[in-house]
Amino acid sequence: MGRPALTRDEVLETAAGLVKQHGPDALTMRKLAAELGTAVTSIYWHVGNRESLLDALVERTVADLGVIRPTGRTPAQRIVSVARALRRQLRDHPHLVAMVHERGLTERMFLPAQRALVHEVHATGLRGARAAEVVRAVQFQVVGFVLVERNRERAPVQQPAEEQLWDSETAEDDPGLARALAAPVDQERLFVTSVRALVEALLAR
Amino acid sequence: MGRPALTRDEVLETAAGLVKQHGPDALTMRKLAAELGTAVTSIYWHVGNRESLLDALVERTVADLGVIRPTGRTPAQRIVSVARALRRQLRDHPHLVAMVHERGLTERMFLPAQRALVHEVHATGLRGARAAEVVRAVQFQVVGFVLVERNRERAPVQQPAEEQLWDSETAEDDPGLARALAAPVDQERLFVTSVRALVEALLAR
DNA sequence: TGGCACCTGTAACACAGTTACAGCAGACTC
DNA sequence: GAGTCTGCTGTAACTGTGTTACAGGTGCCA
Repeated sequence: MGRPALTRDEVLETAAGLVKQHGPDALTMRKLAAELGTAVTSIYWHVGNRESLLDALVERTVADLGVIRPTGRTPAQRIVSVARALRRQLRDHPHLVAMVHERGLTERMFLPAQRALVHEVHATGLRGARAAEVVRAVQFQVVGFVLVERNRERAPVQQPAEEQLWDSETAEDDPGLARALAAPVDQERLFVTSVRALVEALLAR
Repeated sequence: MGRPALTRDEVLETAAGLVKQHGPDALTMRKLAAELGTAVTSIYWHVGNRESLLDALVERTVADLGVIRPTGRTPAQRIVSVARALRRQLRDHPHLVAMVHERGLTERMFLPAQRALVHEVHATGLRGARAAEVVRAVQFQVVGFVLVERNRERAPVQQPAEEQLWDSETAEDDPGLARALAAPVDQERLFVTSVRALVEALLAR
C-alpha cells in the first residue's frame, strides 16, 4: 500500500477542515475524497454516509467546546455570564450552529450550559418547576438570539434597505428611533440587555 | 395550443402547493413541471431559476399574512399581544419560516409587526434610541423563539433522551426540576412568560 | 500456502439545477 | 397573403450530487 491506511479520524479531521473553511454545503463526498487523495468509497466505508459524517462532526465539535465557568457576584449576574459565555462559544464556531440547526440538534449543543444554568438558578433559592422555567426561558432566549444573529449576518441586501423604511413618516415623528432602527444593531449590547431584563424579571416574580 | 398558456402566477400557485404539502425540499423543478403538465424549460422561462421562484414564494406568502391588531389595556399587554400574534402567524405557515430562514430573510418577514411594535412602544411614552431598543429586543426574542421551536419540532430523538439526563443526581436533588425538564416544553406558556418578563423589565427601567 | 478481514478503486445509478437549441402558435408588418 | 418577429414550449443534453454493486488488493494468522 502506498499511503498508510486511511482512518476514520483522518476523514473527520479533513472534513472538519473543509467545513471550517467553506461551510457545511461545501462538504461533498467527492471533494473530501479528493482532499484525502482517495476514492469516495473509502469514505463511505469509514463513516457510512454523509449524514453520519455530519453527525460525527457535530459530536466532535460539541465535545471540543470548553466548560462554562460562571462569573459575577449575584446569581443574576452569574446567569447572564453563562448566557454570554454560551453565545461566545457558538459565535466562535459559526458552522457548528449551521450544521446543528440544519439537523435539528440545537438543543443537544446546549446541554453543558443547561447544567450550569440549573446550578445558578438553584443558587437563587428557586427550585422545582419554577426553576426549570427560568432555565428553559434563558435557554430559548440564548439559542434563539444566536440563530437570529447568524441569520442576519447571512442575509442578503435587504430590499428596501432598512434606512429607507424608517423615514420620519413611518417612524411616527421620532427621528431618534428612526436613526436607531436604521443603524446596524449592536448585537452584543442588545443581547446583554435582553438577557439581563429577562433574568431579572423572572427572578423577581 | 392544447392547454392555455402557462402563467407565472399559475407556476407560483402550484409551487406554493407543493411547498405547503411536503416542505421546500420537495420542490424540485422537475416535480413542479410534472405537476403542471409541462416541461422544465417553461418554468425557467417564467420564473428564472429556483432561487427566484423561492424568493417570489416568500414574497407572496408574506404579503398574505394578515395585519396585526394589538389587544389589551396596558401598553405592555398590547406589546405581548403583538408578539403572540406574530408567533401565531409564523406557526400557521411553518414552511415559510424554513424558506425564509434558509434564505436569510427572517427580518424581512418581521417588518409589519415591527411597525405595530413601534406604535405600542411609543404609547408607553418611550422614544428615540430607548424605544428602538425595546422594539429590537422583542423582535429578536420572538423570531428567535420561533426558530428554536421549529428546530425542536424537527429534531430527531435526542440521545440520550432528556428524561435520562435529568435523574436525581444531575438535577442536584431537585426532583421537581428534574421532572419539569424531562417533560415536554409547554411552548406557548414559556413564550408568553418570557415575552412578558422581557417587556416588563425593559419598560420598568 | 491458503483463507480471511480489512480496505480501496472502477464504474455505474438516480436525481438535482440548468441550458443550448429547435420548433410551434399567433400577432404584426409590408 | 407572405414574411417576420415575439412569446412560449419541448428535447436532450451537461455538470454535480449522494450512493452502491462489485471486483480487487493488502496484510495478518493459521
